[in-house]
Amino acid sequence: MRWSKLYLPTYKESPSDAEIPSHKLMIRAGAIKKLTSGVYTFLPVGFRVLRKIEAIVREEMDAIGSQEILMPILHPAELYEESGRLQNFGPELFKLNDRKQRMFALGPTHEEVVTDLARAEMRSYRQLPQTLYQILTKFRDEIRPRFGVMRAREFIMKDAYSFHDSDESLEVTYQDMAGAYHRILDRCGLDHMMVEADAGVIGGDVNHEFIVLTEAGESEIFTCSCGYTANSERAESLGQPLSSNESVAEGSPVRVETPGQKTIDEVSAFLEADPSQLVKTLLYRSEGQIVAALIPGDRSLNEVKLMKLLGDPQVQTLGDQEILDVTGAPVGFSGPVGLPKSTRIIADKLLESYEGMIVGANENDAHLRGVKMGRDFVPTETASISEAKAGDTCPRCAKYELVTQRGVELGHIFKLGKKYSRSMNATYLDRDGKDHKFIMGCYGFGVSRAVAAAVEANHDERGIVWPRSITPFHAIVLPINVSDDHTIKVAESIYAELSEQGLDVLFDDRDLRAGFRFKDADLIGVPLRITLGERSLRENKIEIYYRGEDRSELVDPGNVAGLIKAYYDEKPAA
RNA sequence: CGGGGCGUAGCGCAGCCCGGUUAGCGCGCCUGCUUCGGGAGCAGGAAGUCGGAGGUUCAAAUCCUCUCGCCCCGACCA
Repeated sequence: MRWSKLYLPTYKESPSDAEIPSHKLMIRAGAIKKLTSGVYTFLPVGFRVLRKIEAIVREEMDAIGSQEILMPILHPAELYEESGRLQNFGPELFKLNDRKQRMFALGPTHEEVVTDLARAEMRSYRQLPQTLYQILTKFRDEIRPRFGVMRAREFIMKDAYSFHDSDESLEVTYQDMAGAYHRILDRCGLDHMMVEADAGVIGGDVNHEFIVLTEAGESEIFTCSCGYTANSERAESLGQPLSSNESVAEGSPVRVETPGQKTIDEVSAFLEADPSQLVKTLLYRSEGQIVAALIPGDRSLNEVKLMKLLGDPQVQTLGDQEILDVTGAPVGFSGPVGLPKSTRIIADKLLESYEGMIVGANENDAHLRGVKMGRDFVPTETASISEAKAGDTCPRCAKYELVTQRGVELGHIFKLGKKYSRSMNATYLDRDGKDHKFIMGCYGFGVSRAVAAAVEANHDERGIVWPRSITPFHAIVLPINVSDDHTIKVAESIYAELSEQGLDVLFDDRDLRAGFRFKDADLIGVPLRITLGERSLRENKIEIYYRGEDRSELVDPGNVAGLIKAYYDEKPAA
């Protein structure tokens, strides 16, 4: 490919709406171009990377016996009514009507469609197990698209679905998939981790996420040296020893004036108490009922856990006015003592070890000290609803402390069980001619997100450094002086030689200053640059520059192809 | 959904508060000359419905109303 013919717009400046390195660099390197919020065009460079990742995914899927199909993007809404996800998926589901006002959805994933396919086409246990996959564009009306293709509304995903007649069979495929995902990420040169996760709107019991470790990742994961790994939505914890313990007030709680002290920080400073001794009372509405969630003041609520506990994905926080109506006090002074009787009070498990606690008084500018759970208020139930924190005791081994890392979720695999086959009545006949619901699994991998994650994990201040397995070009041939006949002649022959070997080579034939072109080459992240300068050519030497190592060497023209071949035959550095 | 910010040339921005020349600047783009191994210099040039609609005014990028879009923060402050 000759650069002069390639559509590759590079920019010196980042667009103002880009925040994280991968987004900035992908725009600057001409890999993607935004059409509208959360919707991107892949330009030639970005598309090449996407294609390479797709190819790796296909190879690994095919290798475990998964078969590629292509399902529609446009789905009739009735399927989602059947599965119940028309409600549960909520506003994230893109809905639209046809001219007859029939409702459709743009596929966010394909559980319904594939289950519909299976119930029509898979009739016998003899056909099982069966695994199907596809790579295509998905739509989710994200509440807040951001970070370029990292969190987009339209994105490319590989999704696979498996059908089984036993849990054992599902387990085999599940493990095959986990293995394939590890290999895919290894081959893409991405450092990653498999963690326990929450199943969200997909459903099912067992599920794991594949997280690529990067600073700017949106996922927080917890790990323990005992081997426990989980994401923040899922992670349990045994908390930490309390540094202090509020003493229980004699008889009944003590009311203290806390004028204008609303936040945990303010109240704890004002009362000279440790934030852990305060208890947050978070008010929610779930199916018409008011829910008060109590958690330690130094922790955050895990809304996913709360939703699961309530069995209601639509849990809503109360507004300021509603809080005033329910508690009789403005935001900042809510507490569990004296709430309306109909309130469902859920206390975090960690509160069980508390003696006394400090809570809002449900009265403006006042808190209660020395409150004892069980005496001053009785929770409807206790459950683990707070988020784990770094330093908490591991829930698995109860010995070591949890450590947090950030990352990007690229893969998510689920044992769905019969969730969809039951709601959609998808059955097969067993050996005895009896009906059974399919046991299913589903396995997603964010292909377009993987491009961004690869950049996020592989860049420096000058630009992208593509992992060698997914680089848009294996090498860039850069003749310094494009009007020097000898330079061009040698460059052309090297370009031809490499191309013949099946390598993707970019030939920078532009009549521009060397510095400018070096900057461009660094920016777009081609791992190897073959530089031909008049001076070194006079001594019959050509420079190979290793982008990732910021190192160059002078070699004989005859050795260039061999060295490059060798570079790409090495195992990709993980 | 709540709060805030921003829409001015392909990109990044100034001008707006306090209305009044042909609406500027940097990058990029085009032409020429010089330069030519780390985002060159000089000279000349093209390019803008000032997001859209309505209003106020002799006069609107600037003031008012509505609207669309984009971005950030929040939605665990309690």
